[in-house]
Amino acid sequence: MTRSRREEVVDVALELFAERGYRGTSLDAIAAKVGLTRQGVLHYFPNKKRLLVEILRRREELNREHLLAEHAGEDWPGQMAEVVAYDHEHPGLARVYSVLMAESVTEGHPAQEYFRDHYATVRERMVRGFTERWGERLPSGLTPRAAATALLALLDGMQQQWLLDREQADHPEIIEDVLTVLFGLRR
Amino acid sequence: MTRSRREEVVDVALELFAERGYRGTSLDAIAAKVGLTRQGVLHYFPNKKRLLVEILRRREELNREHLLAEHAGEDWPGQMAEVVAYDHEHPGLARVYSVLMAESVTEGHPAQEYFRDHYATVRERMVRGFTERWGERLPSGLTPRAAATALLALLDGMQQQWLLDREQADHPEIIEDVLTVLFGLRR
DNA sequence: GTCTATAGACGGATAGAC
DNA sequence: GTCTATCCGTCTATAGAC
Repeated sequence: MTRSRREEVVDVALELFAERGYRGTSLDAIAAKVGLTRQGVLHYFPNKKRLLVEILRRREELNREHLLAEHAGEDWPGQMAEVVAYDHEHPGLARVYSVLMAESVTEGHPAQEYFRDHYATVRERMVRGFTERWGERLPSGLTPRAAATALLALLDGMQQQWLLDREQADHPEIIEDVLTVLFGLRR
Repeated sequence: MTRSRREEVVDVALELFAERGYRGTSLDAIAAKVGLTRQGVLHYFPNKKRLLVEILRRREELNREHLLAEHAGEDWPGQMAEVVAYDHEHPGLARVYSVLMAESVTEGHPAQEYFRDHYATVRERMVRGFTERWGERLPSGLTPRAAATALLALLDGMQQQWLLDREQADHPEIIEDVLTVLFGLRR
């Protein structure tokens, strides 16, 4: 049993958006890689923006089990190491998020609202998790809100550095060390 | 004495690149804002890419005194607060950096090499500064290299969060708190 | 479902007049 | 120095045939 043509379009588009961004990817490029014409692609999605929405949905779907793991856990920052490892095994998923998120800060970008909402949701989830585990202050003295904000910023920034220069191989270790300090855990 | 026309083009282009990125900004849009035609702009710069190079040069120039201040200092993270404050007063400069840097991770972007080099340079400068001040380990236990990498990632990530949602007004305080922990300084 | 054909806008860039 | 005119490429999108 083979993937539907529509799914194929989504997966190829995800890949190309990850490499070249939304604005840098044409429907022609997507179509060619699937083995269709542009009009073939537009049969499944009325326009490029709708395709983008589908990409974002698809990324969340593929990441779901992974996100659920974040929810419950105990072992920080060991669990965060898992997250980083997962991203490492699925570079396309991590990359499409990073690239589209960065692109979306520009004026008139169709994914702006999505990322604003998504960011707020993820941060709130983290704040809740930290508060349940540590209360009003982490061992390091940071508030849950400051820690969540900083953690997200750190992960996004590191990912971007890595995308810019893939030579940097020691990022996972740096993340783990930094998180140990940031949370105030034993070394 | 009035700015030269050429300078005007650079400043307007910097502003538009900051808002919409390189790919999202047309020569027509720049020209219209200066009060020229597209061809008028192309009289000063042979093509769009050369204009981009000029923007990056201009940004560094405007930031120079500020960067020099980073060089010498003693007071961490008070000095970093200055950096954040400077960015806050010149949102266009901070923004054009953030937007173009993020855009440059996509395939075939003309600013890729620039940012790779610039990043490496800034990080090395930081590593040198940290090492002079603290030796092989910061008070927090992090190596100078890990601290520099994390600091840059954190600042970039925070800036991007802020660009995505300008409601977040407490970022400067969060940055200061996080840095205090990250460096291992007294609270 | 997928194609050809084509519309219609906009992109960057060049030539040449003034 | 700045313009008009123009080229050529690419883009999204639609209409209609098979």
